[in-house]
Amino acid sequence: MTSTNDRVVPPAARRRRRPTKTGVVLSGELIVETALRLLKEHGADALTVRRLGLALGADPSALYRYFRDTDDLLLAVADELIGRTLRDWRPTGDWRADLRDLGLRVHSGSLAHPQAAVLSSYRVTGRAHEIQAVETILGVLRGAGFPDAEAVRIYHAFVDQALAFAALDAASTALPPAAREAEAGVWRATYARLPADSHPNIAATARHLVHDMRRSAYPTALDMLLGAAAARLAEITGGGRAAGTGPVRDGMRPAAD
Amino acid sequence: MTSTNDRVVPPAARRRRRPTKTGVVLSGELIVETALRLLKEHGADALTVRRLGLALGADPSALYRYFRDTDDLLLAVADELIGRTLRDWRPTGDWRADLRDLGLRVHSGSLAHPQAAVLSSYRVTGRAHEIQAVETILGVLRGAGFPDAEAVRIYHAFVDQALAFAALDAASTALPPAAREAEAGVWRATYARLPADSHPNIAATARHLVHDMRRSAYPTALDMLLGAAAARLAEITGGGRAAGTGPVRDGMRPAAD
DNA sequence: ACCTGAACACCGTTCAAGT
DNA sequence: ACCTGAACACCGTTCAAGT
Repeated sequence: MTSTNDRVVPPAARRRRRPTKTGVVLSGELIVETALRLLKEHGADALTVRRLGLALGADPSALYRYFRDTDDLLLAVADELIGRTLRDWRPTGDWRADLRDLGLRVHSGSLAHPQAAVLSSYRVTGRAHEIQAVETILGVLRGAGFPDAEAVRIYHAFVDQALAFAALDAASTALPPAAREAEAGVWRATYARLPADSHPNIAATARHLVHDMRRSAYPTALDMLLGAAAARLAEITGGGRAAGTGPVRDGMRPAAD
Repeated sequence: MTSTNDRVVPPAARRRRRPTKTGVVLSGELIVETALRLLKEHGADALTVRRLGLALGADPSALYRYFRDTDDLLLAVADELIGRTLRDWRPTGDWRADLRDLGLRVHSGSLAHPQAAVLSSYRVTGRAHEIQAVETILGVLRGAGFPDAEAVRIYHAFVDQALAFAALDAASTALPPAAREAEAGVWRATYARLPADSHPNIAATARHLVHDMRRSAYPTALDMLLGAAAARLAEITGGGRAAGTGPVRDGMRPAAD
């Protein structure tokens, strides 16, 4: 079986393309852009091969010349999103501020295309833009002074936290309007009305819950992760223990799941 | 429009049910259990009204007497999963150990039903089991000494991080076998082979990446979050500032996204 | 070489008719 | 009261035929 990443025909071999009935000349880039536009304008349910063909002015089956299947198209969309998110980012040299900015960019980039993000945030594309992002983030951590094993461990937690919250919050944003409104109402209509004798902790904090649960918890979780990373770095660089050697023994030790 | 949570007919009004053609007596519970079994045995694509009807021995359209639509069924599945995850959990009195255990349970519970988790982890059900979970976790944090506003903020970050990682890791687990294998191979086949001159940070850490990216980063992220929470608690209780009053000013301050 | 159109095997949901 | 079966408006994907 061939890899999911290859197109059916390598781009270079597709030189002179016959325009479709409506005069459009198809290309992978045009299809990805159109897919992103469809997702943005009409939601996740709108990304069907048939509607994509219609939007492009081509027969749906023509798309199978460019992408093996819908999953292959989705990975291309995912990589394009990563590229857009990091296109104009530049490091400042302050590792903590840089990671904070990167995390918030990934998160808000996902919310700008929630339907695409919810379908693709958890995928490893192995394509150009993703590789560039991995290289950049590892560079920030190694530049800060984290030894390699530690840099990778924190890289993994940082990236997966960003992607996981991006997908979570994108999923809420991308919910059909009826379900979205129903969920927003649950905190006011259900939680805020629970009696104190059966649910003392919810009743005592209801006011805070109604206020806080509307916003994303990602900025809080991100700052907690960065705070823990900074504490760890201080321990490594200030504690006199040789950096990068020996097992990690305290605080943020790896744990069996 | 009626709420997403109501069934078409209240359970009490459905007394004597006619068995289906194949002799099965339908019920909401039976349908939810069958849906979970279908998801587990045949993956997320198997949860269709038609296949569920087939598995139950009933006409697909009969299910619409019990659930408004597939989303309504999904929320019932989500709440059932929460219930199973916390069914036999008991607090030890050590807030940090208790939260760690709860987080790991949510995560591994999701991986036990990845197809269900990926569809439902980001939903607010407002149903019985979810309410019980919120009450329990808030109780642990308030019992630890966090003032109400802080307890809610940390509750939100803790729960959303657990659910977000659960969904992320469940999504990888639930991927169709071909895509799953392709992703696993990307770290070895693509990242581990990048040259040091173009990608120095990836090349320097390739060995760690191949090893680390196979596992979930959740235990690391969870320990980092709990470490930051512990530091914050020490600050509040040891720092002499009145608990629960005044704005939070340092370290883990809330941030605009 | 590339696009088209028909075909196949599916979906969720509604509603009149049956029991 | 509850289940059934037909109907409607969709899906993704394949492949022989057209240009």
